[in-house]
Amino acid sequence: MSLHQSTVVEAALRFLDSEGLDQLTMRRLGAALNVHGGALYRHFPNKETLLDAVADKIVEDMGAPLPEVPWPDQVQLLAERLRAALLRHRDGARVVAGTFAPGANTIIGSDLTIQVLCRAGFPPAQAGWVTFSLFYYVLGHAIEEQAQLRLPTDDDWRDRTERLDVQVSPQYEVALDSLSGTDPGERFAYGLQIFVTGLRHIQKPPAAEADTSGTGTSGTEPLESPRQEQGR
Amino acid sequence: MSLHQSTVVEAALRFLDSEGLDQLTMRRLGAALNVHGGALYRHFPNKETLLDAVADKIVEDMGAPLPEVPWPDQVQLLAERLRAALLRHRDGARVVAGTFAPGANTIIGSDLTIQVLCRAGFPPAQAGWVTFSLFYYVLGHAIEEQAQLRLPTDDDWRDRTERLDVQVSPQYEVALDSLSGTDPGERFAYGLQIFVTGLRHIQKPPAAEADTSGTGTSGTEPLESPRQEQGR
DNA sequence: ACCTGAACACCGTTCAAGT
DNA sequence: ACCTGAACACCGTTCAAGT
Repeated sequence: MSLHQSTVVEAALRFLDSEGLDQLTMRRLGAALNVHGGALYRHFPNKETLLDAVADKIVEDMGAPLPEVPWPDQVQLLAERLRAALLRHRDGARVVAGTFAPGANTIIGSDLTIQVLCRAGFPPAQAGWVTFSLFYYVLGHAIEEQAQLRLPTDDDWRDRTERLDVQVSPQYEVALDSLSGTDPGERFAYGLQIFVTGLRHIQKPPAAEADTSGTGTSGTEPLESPRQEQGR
Repeated sequence: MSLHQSTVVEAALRFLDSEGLDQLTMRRLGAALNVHGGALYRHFPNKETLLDAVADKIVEDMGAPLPEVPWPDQVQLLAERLRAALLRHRDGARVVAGTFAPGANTIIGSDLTIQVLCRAGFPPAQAGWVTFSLFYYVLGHAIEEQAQLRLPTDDDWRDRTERLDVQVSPQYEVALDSLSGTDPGERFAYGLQIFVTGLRHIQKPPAAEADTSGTGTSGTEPLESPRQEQGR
């Protein structure tokens, strides 16, 4: 039974789901494949490379074609697609965050995002910065979300704060209660909307329509010449 | 020569600066203090707790009083303050990212940010979500920035992409070149400006803009970091 | 070509024993 | 009270030897 890279990656993903990243050692992953730990080094030069491959597998369908909707919706969709991919496997966000060398799927996803932004009128350089900013936001949110999945619920923030002798404001108390009480998806969408709103107004300075809240369905977006003036 | 927690934390910070997080083991940190590794367990129950203390030391002056400028500038300032704190020590961002239990200074900084946003008109719950979103952005950016500090420069993204047989768009190429070529501070400020712009438009739909200071919802509460009783 | 078995150089953590 | 010395149960990684 000779192993292939894809077999190992798939086993790692299953191991992740059932045991978590902290338990994932070369020896134990090997055992899950009925093989000694050292045998994995026939297929990957080291653990980091193996995890890089796992990370790229996690984001494998980031490059799927996008519906033809206005660019802010496309950006929103890409962010939600990434979040869904990260949450699909236990500790998925942490695995992806630990990646140093981006894999093929990561590149494809970034490229797609950059192209959406360029079509929206952003110069390529800024499109790249925006893409990474968005990536950080989604990743950070997903890491936090998955971290709270395996925290002891018997110890809430109030106990910890008291133990530290820190006086907090009443607003802080409400805010923290809301953090543990509300749907992570809702919180994610809220922050995402802020970002996309900022994006719309940076690209196209405050003019025209007043769209208070709700998903940004700004009108048609033709291909425009990349012109942008950056304040600040 | 009896050690105190603060002595250990300071030594850890110095060790971090000179050797980096990957080299920071209990044995080696002990050696830097002329002590065996096991001796550190007199002062910290485990390595994680020690690193939590280091992380909280890194963000220690997040709660300093803010100048009385419009709230978007205060938010911007807080983000830049956090970034500066994370970059002050080698791998500072990674250390803070690894923290699970927030320390006193983390709480104080969050509270201050939440208060700024509440005074700007955000409900406490949303203020909390925004604070965390901002935190993720700053942290993610800083991690990336510090990661690139110790990467081999002989291997650029173009080589890696070719090795993976991925076809990328010309915009992607420009974007990636710009990522490695431009000042990280500028990229950070750009993303931050997008976020703050979004914030302004979410809180106050495109209406009149003016009235810089004191836009409190109702009363005039003092802008202060919460007090902290001595303890440690 | 692929895996076993065993080793190397480490880890974090614990704990009797010293001082 | 604090530290030493030594151990325990692991790591990632390497590599001769087997098949």
